[in-house]
Amino acid sequence: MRYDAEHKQRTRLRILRHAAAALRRQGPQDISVGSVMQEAGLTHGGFYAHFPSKDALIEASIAFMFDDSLALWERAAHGKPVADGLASYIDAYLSASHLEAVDNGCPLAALATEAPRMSAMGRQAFTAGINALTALLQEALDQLDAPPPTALATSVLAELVGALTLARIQTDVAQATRILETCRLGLKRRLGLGAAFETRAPRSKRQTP
Amino acid sequence: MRYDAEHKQRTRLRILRHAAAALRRQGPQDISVGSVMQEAGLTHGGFYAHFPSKDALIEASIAFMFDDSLALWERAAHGKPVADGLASYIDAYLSASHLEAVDNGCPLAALATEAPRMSAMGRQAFTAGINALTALLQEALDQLDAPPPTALATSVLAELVGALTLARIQTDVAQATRILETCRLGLKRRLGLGAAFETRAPRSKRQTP
DNA sequence: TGTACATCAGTGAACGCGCGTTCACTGATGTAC
DNA sequence: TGTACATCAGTGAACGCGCGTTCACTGATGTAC
Repeated sequence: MRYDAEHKQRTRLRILRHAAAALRRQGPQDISVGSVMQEAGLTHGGFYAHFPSKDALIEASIAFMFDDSLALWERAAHGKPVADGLASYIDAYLSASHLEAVDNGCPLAALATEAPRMSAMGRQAFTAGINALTALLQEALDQLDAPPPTALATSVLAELVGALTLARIQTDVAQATRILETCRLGLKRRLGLGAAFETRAPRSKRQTP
Repeated sequence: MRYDAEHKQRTRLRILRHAAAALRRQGPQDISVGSVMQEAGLTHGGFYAHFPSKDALIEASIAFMFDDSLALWERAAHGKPVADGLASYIDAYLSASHLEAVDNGCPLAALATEAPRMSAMGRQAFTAGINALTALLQEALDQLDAPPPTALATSVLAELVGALTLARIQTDVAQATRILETCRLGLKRRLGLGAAFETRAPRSKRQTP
């Protein structure tokens, strides 16, 4: 079984992808090396050719997961006026599909309370992700026509994460939807994204980068 | 070893108290029946005289934990004018001591992302806790001199939980403190608790119940 | 061109360990007589 | 009053199981000669 030069790298990514999904779905303790490898179409023994330990897999998965969060921003905000892009991101983050898509959604809403108990490298990966998301929000906020008080980005991220997390606890979908809607409207009102309440698109001078 | 009538009940509460602390500190998977019993000064075998399973212990612990959250409200808000009480609660929730006190702090900030993966009864206990906290906030908000838009309580709770959760992920205390302070100020400004920014107490017509 | 060897991603049996749960037992004291 | 028995919270050995990790092995193919 000899493979081309990129084969091992591709296998590693396949393991990572399945681990990142399972991690958000089941949490760090409920995923097993064996089950992740099985999902990736391999046997458990081969795992240690790719990662030195289960902890290392988790650490690598976290950075991998935050890409999904940045992709959500891209999909929602790319090419739109800033205010519109920001409103779309809020809508997308607090949407019914993000509520359901635990396994490829924001790592913070899936794992935030477990992060403080992870290894130092795992926590650092989370911190880096938080910083990246905050910077994205801050940059957009700074570009608004009527920029709100500085350091608002942190507050917005906190409410986004908190709201989705609280919504996911609910067994009643209606209740969950209500939480998301309340925070969606509240955030947009708070940020002066008034026009975003309406069906029609708002106007703004600058574009997202 | 025969004991008085209340002895068993007291032992059960002692187990619950230690379980509730360990649960928030280590998470549901990292506490073991053995270690909880040892902390309570007992041996593991006796556990099943009090709880039918580890899951049942976790479910019972959650309701127990929310008492700590309600106690935080009591300590912060009791006997003060509404606006002042609300501001004090926000200060207390997003304080350095709550940041550190994972093991007897708000269950949401300690375990929220794990809740959706718990048993139905565990999730229900969380939902009940969320409802209780939301009701407490809503009641206070309704009594403010200038009541903000309805359904704001959910948004406030989301930011409180999100902010403390994000802060606890940080390894750098300064960074964590900055997150808490940002959200503390932002929330109070948002709720029109303007006077609470200053050192002196604000005025308000009504008192907390 | 043909042959022997090296390579190495992946296999699968085996290990040690901790955990949840079970269960026969203990032993101090209340109670029946 | 004295004695035998019942009670029952708590003990600690034992079980079965799943998991993380190790390791000798496989086997297809590239490479040296």
